[in-house]
Amino acid sequence: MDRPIVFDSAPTERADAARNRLHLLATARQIIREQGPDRLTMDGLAERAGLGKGTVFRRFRTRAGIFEALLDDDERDFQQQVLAGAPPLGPGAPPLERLIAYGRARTTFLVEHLEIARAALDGSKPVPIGHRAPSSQIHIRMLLAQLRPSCVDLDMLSLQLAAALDGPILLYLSSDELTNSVDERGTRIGQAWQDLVERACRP
Amino acid sequence: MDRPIVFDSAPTERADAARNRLHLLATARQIIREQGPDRLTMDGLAERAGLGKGTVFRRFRTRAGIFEALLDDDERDFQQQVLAGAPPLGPGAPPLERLIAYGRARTTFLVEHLEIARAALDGSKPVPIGHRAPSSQIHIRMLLAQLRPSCVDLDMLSLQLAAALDGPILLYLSSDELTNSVDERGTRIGQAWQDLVERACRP
DNA sequence: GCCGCAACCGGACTTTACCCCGCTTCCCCG
DNA sequence: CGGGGAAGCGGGGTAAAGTCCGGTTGCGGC
Repeated sequence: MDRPIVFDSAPTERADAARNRLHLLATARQIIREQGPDRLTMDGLAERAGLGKGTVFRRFRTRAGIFEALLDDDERDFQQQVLAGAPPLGPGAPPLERLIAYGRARTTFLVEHLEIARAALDGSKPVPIGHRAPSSQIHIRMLLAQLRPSCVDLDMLSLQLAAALDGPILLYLSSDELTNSVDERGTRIGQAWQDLVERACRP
Repeated sequence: MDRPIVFDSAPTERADAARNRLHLLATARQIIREQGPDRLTMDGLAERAGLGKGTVFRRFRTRAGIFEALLDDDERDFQQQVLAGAPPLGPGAPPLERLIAYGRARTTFLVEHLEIARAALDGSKPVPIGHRAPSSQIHIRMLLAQLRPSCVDLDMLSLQLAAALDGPILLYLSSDELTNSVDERGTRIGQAWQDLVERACRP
């Protein structure tokens, strides 16, 4: 009756399941903080959380799924900033500026979460990657549509730009390389993003 | 004395080792052809090749290493075309045309070898990816240097373009999606590449 | 030809992601 | 409030990646 109608992507998650999910995520973060991401094992996580192995697998499907969930969690804040924060990242600024700001912000975010983001990549078992279109591409596509309404293949262009943004960080940057001068690298990538976008968006 | 001084990346590979390497690669291709890439296991490969497991691991380090070696092997032809083939892919054509032709050719190559290329990606154990700078980026960088000698950060731009080229195919294209109309998809990606490059390379 | 050494080979061993299936717990509806 | 059914839970089981080390084999010098 007084139960509000609401979009449940997983319709009605059971109370104990939700509690366990939170607990598992917290425990995972703790292990990662203490021992680094590659020391996180499914058995270890289950044991330390005081739960069974089956539970962990039911919740996250695969090992990469854990990191994916952690990243989703961290990304929520970031998304909020993009969708409803202050300009130029949030709405209100002209699209080109938003696009540039978005690239810079996402670069920062990815660099700060690099280990988890890389671990969330897996590219083998369940479905490669595109199980849901990456939010990055969606947002870029939206801004591009305002910038270049005459573009014939917005989907491909946004895909390319999303790859040009994430790819260098995720694929070609090893974690060691950024212990020294995270800032310098970040600004360099950000500058390059700005250059690329400005070129790609002129008529 | 009469031993010529030569660059051996692995100095003097023993005869039996070389023979085994070839045999292992051939056996791997056979298994992949018959049962698909995910059915290729280290044990299975060793047994079918009539060798010990230790041998397989010594040669390829990891499972992904096998696919990497297979891809290297396939890529040799492609590289040859790029370095010494007919224009516009090979030398002789103006740089912009070569760049466009390169993207189209690499798209075709990657789509044809998609399963192996994806399996060669791993992103966990030994070193992430960039253990050797990908040949794609090197070539793009070389052509860019002719096209835009005034560009401040050629390294980043070539990195971005390489990611924009490989990323959509490797990361965002699941193998199922291309059973229907490989050609159409290929031309679409090729066209998008041309658009992007032409925009990115204007002064 | 022979010797020492380094590289190679083999296969047993360990670790870990992932599966399975019987039991328990929670939710819904009457 | 109580019963039925589905979802969640537990932990033992399997397969496959990657490690180790003792035995073997090819290679360069004498």
